Amino acid sequence: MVERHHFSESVEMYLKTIAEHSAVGEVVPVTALAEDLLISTVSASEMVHKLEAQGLVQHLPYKGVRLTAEGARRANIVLRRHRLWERFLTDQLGLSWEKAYEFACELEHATDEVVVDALSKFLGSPESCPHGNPIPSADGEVDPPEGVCLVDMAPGESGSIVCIQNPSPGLLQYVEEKDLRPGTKLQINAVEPFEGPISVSLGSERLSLGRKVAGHIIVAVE
Amino acid sequence: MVERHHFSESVEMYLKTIAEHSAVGEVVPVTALAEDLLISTVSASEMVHKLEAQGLVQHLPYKGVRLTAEGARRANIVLRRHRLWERFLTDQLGLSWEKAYEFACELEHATDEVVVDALSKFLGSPESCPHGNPIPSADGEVDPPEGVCLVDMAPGESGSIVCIQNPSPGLLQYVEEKDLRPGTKLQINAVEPFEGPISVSLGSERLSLGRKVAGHIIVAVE
DNA sequence: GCCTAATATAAGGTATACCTAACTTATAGT
DNA sequence: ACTATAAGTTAGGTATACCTTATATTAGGC
Repeated sequence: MVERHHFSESVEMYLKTIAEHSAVGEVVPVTALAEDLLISTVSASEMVHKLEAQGLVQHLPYKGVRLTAEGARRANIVLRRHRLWERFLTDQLGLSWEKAYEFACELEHATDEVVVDALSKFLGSPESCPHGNPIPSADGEVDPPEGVCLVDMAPGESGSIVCIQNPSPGLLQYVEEKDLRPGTKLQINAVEPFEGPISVSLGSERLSLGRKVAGHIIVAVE
Repeated sequence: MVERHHFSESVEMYLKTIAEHSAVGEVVPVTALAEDLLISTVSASEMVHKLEAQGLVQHLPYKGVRLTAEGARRANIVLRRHRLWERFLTDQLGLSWEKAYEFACELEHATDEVVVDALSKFLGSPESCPHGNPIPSADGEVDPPEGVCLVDMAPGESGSIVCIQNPSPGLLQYVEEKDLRPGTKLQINAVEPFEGPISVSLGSERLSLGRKVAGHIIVAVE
């Protein structure tokens, strides 16, 4: 008995944002939402109440928000649309990761289920977006990607990139340029203390990554 | 010096609607707009004032509205997006004319110029939508389709369908089903008086079309 | 246990794009 | 020329999703 309401673009953006953050931690501070969505904390707070009233999120005051099962399902449906459009925009139209991300954010709110499903089929039912995030099923299910965050790896460890999680346009431009893409093999050379950079090798290439960037990269350790 | 503002979905719908009507006549009554957009005449009237203030339309009181050069350009850019999406949705995703129309109406407002241009290239720079309407250029230029409206043809005349103008979802379902598509050859058998039906032959097929339907069909007379 | 910084709420406001009801004005047909 | 009807306006209202300013509450570091 899949619900068929459709939500406003705003609501979808909130749900998507919470879902993307949840992938990292668990409870998402309302402040983080406001920052991501470029709105005031007051507005974010207001909306959180509305979402709670609709049973889409659970608000833990002074802690943050968490998606309910239904909220997660709706968020995943938005993510499905987003990631399928990203595939189309990069693979078929030849746009950069950054541009594809940006434009998928617009298209995702204007896409009927019928179109998404046809698009998925057209693309050969891909299982992940260009930067490796899994594409939820039509009914809003996904398994979280398996792997370890690059910031949690120790010097000497190696593996291959699974995905770039919860990215922003700027970050995508950077990682695409540096060839940090799903499947790329890497090895940790050093982890500098005091929140310092992480030095990695990609084949013969050497890179020094900041924690901010590394925090978005998920690796399958070998 | 192409203007870069982007308009709200509402404004785009008004411009598109006026443009589609203008193709038929010239001045579009505000009432007709309200009817098409399923809003009250008061709301349509209000919006017409706003569009006039922005220099997009000219309002001739008690007559109707007409697009300015700039308004026509903006409308054509929306039509370009609409018709390219229609091509994609029918040709690549396999949707019906009716569904493609419906979903193109959503996507057209969420599509950046960069995406439209890439989409056009991807589709092989098509010159018309699935039902034959010309696709405006990126800078908002189009030549109106050449041909005569089916209602203005006389018995005995024949030709081939150029396009289905200014359609609605229901109409599209009907004409697709009846195989009234661009290129289809037809001959007028009879035109019944008192706004009666028009009898046409498509090959060995015989069809009796109402004036409402015939009014949307443009034919290149041979 | 106290206090500050983070978080939340309250109050009032803006813009967009709709609505209904009531009223006015102009056009077109007789 | 008159009048019915179509077209337009005015006034007041709704919902969404933002905003700022000000105030209250709580959690965590000391």
